[in-house]
Order: sequence, then C-alpha cells, then structure tokens
Amino acid sequence: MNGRYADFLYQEQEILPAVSIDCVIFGFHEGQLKVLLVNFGNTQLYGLPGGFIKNHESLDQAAQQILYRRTGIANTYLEQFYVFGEPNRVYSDTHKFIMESNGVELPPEHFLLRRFVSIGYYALVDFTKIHPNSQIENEAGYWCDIYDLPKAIAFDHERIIQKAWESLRMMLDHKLAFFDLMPETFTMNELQSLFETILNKKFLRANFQRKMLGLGILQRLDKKWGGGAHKAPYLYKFDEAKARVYANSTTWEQP
Amino acid sequence: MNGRYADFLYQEQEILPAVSIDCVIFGFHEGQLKVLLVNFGNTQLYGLPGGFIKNHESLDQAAQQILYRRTGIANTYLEQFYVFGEPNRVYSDTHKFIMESNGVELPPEHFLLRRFVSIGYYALVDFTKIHPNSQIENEAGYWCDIYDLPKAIAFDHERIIQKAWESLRMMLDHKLAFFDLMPETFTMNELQSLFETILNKKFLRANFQRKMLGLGILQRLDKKWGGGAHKAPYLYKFDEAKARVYANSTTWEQP
DNA sequence: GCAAAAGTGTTCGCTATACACCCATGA
DNA sequence: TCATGGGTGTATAGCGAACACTTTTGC
Repeated sequence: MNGRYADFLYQEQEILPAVSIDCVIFGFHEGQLKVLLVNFGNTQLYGLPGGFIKNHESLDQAAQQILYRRTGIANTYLEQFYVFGEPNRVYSDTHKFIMESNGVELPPEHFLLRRFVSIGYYALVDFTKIHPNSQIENEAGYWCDIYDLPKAIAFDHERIIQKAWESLRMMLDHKLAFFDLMPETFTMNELQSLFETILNKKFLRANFQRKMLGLGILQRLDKKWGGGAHKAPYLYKFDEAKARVYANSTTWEQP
Repeated sequence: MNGRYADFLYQEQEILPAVSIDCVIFGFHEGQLKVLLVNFGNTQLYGLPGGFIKNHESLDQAAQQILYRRTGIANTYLEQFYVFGEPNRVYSDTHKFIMESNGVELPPEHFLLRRFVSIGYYALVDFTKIHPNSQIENEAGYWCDIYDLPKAIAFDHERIIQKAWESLRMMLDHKLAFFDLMPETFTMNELQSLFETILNKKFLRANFQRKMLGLGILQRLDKKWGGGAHKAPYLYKFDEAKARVYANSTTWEQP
C-alpha cells in the first residue's frame, strides 16, 4: 500500500473540507512553455499537482506548500487565478480508481468521493532549478510542452491548464513577472522566444530588443557565448531592484 | 425570531461546506459608482450580499441565485474574481453577534462558526432597474458610493470590495462589458463619467467621444434632451449585436 | 449677446512596425 | 568568402493627447 495515498484515509480532520488547490507550474526550456504534470501512481492518468488546505494555513500558504513539496522551490511567483466548481468536475469514479490502483480502499462516505471546489494557482519557476524526475511522494513529475499535452488528463485539469495559460497571457500584458520563468542569464533571443511561445505570436527581432532594453530592467553582461557559426550574442540578466518596481506597480504593454 | 436567519440552523446538509459566495454588485447613478450593501438585521453592521452553494448548483449558478434573490435581475454580467481564504477572515464572534441579534442561538459546533472560504463575484447591473430599498429577506439593501463606504463593514468585506473594484478596472481595460452598468439610453457625458469614476481619472471630452464612436458599437438616436442652458446632447444606445463581439473576443484599450 | 455644454477639426509627438544595413564568427 | 545570426539605424503610419473652433440653447 502506497504511503502517500493511504494518508488520505486519515487527514480529513486536519483540512478544510470540500476545497482543494491545483497548481499549474509553468517552466520554459528550449523554446517550449512547459507545465509540470504528475502521473498518478500505478495508472496511465496525468494531472496537476494538488493538495488540501490545512486548518491553520491561508490559501497562499497552502499553495506554496504544494509547490515546495513538488519542486523544492520556496519563493517564486505564485498567483491564484480561478476557482473551478462544477458539481461533477471531480468524478468520484476516477478518484476511486486511482486509490484502488494504489491499494487503498476508500470507505463509501470518504471525503475524496464527495464534491470538491478547486482553487487554481499558477506558478512561474526557473526550469533549470527543478529536478522533475525525482519521484516525489511516489508520483513522478513530468514537464510537458503546453502545445502537446498528454491525452489522458484526469478530471477537468485540462481546462484548468488552459485557463491558467490564458491568465498567464493576460498577466504578461500588464505585469512584468516573466523573469521568474527565465534562468539567471539568457540571450535576447531566448527572451523573445518566451514571449512568442506564451502569446503564440511572432515579434520582430529589432523592435523586441529595443522595447526590452527600453524598460531599463536588463543588465547586459560582458560575457559572450561561443556557439554557432555566427556573431556571439550578449548575455543579459534582470536588474531585480528595478524589475520589482514594474512587477508591483506599473501597467505596461506587451512588446 | 427572524425567518431568514433561523434558516441557517437547518441548511448545512444541503450546501457545500466551508465555502460561501459574496457578491459585489456594482451600479452607476448620477456620476457615482455604487455598491449594493446589506444591513445585517437588527445591527449596525453592513456587508456584502452572500450565500452558499447548494449541492446541485455550479458556482456561477449559485452566484446568479444570490444576485436574483437580492435584485430580481436574472441575466446580467457576473464574474468570479478572487477567493478569500485567510484562516481568520470570518470572525465567529461577529457571526454569533449577528445571529443573536436576530434571536437565533447558534449551537457551539455550528458550521457558521467554523472557517470559511469565500468566492468573490462581481456583478454589473443597471441601477435604474433595481429597487434596493425593498426589504428583501429581512435585510435592507443600500446603494453606497464606493468612494464613501460606511465604516462598519463586517468581516473582510471591505477588502473584497476593493479587490472587486480593482478587477473591474482591469476588466475595463480589455473587455467591453461596461454596457451592463448603463441604462438603455444615455449621453456621451454620462458614459464618460462612468469611465472616469471607475478608473478615477479624467479624460478629454473630444478624444473620449472619438474613441467611443470609433468602436462602432454605439447607435446615435435622433432624440435630444431639453435640459439646461446649452446645446442638447444626443442620446446613445448600445448596438447589442456588435457589442457582444467585443465583449467576448477582442482586447481593446481604454480610451 | 453671453454663458455653458456639445460637437468637430487640427496639430504635435510618441511609438509600433517594417525594413535596411553593418558586425562577428565558423565552416 | 559566404552563410548565419546578432546588433543598430531609419522611415512611415497610426493613434492618443492637447487645444482650438463652431454649434445649440436658455437666460
């Protein structure tokens, strides 16, 4: 019997009933926008990393906990974006199947078989800092290209992902929080690729560069990059202090 | 003993536990952005109209129900904007006080005294179609100027209102749903006043007019207005068919 | 006629867009 | 030396901000 799943049998008293949290964890790697999915142990089903709210936790704290247990990351961009509460959005049959696949027999009136409301959070993490293949809590995590998600996604998690992506696009238009998706240093081309992938839209190299540099939050590093048969690009990093001003206050336009 | 309040004693089985809905109902009248508050019976406390989610209802349906019972309006703009879930956001003392003021003694373990998560919805309604002073369900409703809210607002409802306003401002920037706040016909000046009040920002008359007419969703009516010592303004109405295109699809910029 | 408010026209400047040109590098 | 990709310069168009001018009405 699988430890993580067996825990569900006992924790009803410690958590807020009928409410769960699902996290859409975004990362960016090699020109792809990725979402961290988990494979529910011993099944072919994929879904979002989620969890419950402990009695003493705020919603944000609970989401941070889920993120931390899953990725080891503590302080990154995390934002609530929507609540999903259709009466039949969580099929008790699916829950039953997942639990039974892990040797856990749910009592008929168990809270996992009742109706749930799920609060959606999305997180922006630095792909290079995460090790998704470690078997965290007996559920393997996989980075999936958002343009090529697996077919077998449980419950309404596919819809949650789409809504999270939509919220991410909106956010990109008037908040400047994309730096949490990038590694420490990066080329202008990589940054442009991030925007193009999220917004599914092409930009002109020259104008993108001017716009980004015009924001005044990028530091150009002297270091260059020995790579291909062409001019070496500069590396850039974010000027945290200046960037946070944008992140908190100002509205801006997409490039 | 007050009927509405007494109902709370019995309805625990019919509703989703630990989750409530609070509605921020916006209206616009005489240059003021208004919020519909209720006075909790026999107290000096004000708060948002709220309610619970019946077992068979979706979240949106539950919110529509609250709106309908409170205003008699069935199909208007209604949108979820945030979830409030601090562990101590609902003070059980306050609930106890409100109930006792209405002659209802809550049992010690009653669900109203436990922790709640509240889903915030905001609605845009046509002020002229609502009769707020009717004593709906024994709680009087009052339209309050959002720039001059009463001091005694219960729980975290003040914060919910501010967050709803913030969401409304955001929405105004890239969705075109403000027509639900306006009466059938209106002058350009009134429309400008709506924008200025919501965004707390002045616009130039000439440019505002051009921008609005440029959207192509306003029909100018021949009727004019006998009022003051000045040129009579045109009346306008929304071209619903064209407007809905904007409301659903396109991003636009504020004027 | 004058004040007040509505409607329309015009200029100025910014910036998004598109494209052109030069630079650095490895095959 | 040529192909490839990076960096910078420049011309154009469109739109928003600002302001000026005209129109209508009651006093």
